[in-house]
Amino acid sequence: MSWTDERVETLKKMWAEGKSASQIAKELGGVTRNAVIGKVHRLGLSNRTPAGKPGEEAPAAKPAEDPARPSAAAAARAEPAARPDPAPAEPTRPAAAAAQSAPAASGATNGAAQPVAQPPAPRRPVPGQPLPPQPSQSEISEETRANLAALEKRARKLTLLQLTERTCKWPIGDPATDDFWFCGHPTQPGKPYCETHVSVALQPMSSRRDRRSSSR
DNA sequence: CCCTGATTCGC
DNA sequence: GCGAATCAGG
Repeated sequence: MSWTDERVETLKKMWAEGKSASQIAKELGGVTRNAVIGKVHRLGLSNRTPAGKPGEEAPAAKPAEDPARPSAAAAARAEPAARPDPAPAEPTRPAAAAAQSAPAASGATNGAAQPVAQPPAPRRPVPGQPLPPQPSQSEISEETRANLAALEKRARKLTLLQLTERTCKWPIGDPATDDFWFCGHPTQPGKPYCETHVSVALQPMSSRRDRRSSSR
C-alpha cells in the first residue's frame, strides 16, 4: 500500500483532529501505526504530545487534544443508558463500532443473538439498599447477576481514553457522577465486552422455543 | 500490561 | 520515501 494523495489527506485530517496513530492506521488499512507515525514525521506535522521525549524544548501549544476529548463524558452519559455501546474511540463513525460488534457477536454465537440487556448505568450502589426492585431486568439469572456484581468490583476502572478493542467497554456506575468507569477486563476475541458482559449483552433468542407445529 | 508518539536505520 | 524495530513516557 502506498501513500496516495487521498490517504495522505486522510492522515493529515485525522492527525489534526487528534486521532492517534493507531486509529489512523486502522482507518486507512494496510498500514501500521508505525507507518503512520513515520509519515507524519516526514510530512513535518509532528508536535503533538507533551510527553514525547526528553532533551527537547518544551512544546508551546497542544491543540486538537482537548477539543476532541471533552465529549467523552457527554457521549458516555448519553449512550449507555439506552444501549450498551458507548462508541468510545470512533466519534467520526459511531455506526462503525456498532456495525462491527453486533454482527460479529451474532455471527459468532449460533446466528441467533440480539442485544437485549441494558447496562446498569443509571443504578447507584447505595448502602442498605443494594437491590431496588427492578421488574424489567430482562431474563438474567440470579447467578449471572451475582457474577456481574462481583465482576464490577474487580473492574479496572478504565477511562474512556483507555478503551481499546481488547478492553471490555461495559459502562459501570453513574455517568452523571465520577462514579463512572468501564469494566476494562479482557474482551472475548472480536467482541466488545468481556466474557461475562457478552453473556448479558448478547443473549440468545428468547426462552420461548415452543412452536405449535400446525403441520401434523 | 496496555497504550501513546519519537527515533533509528536498512531497505 | 518507507516502515519495522526500537526506544521512551504514561
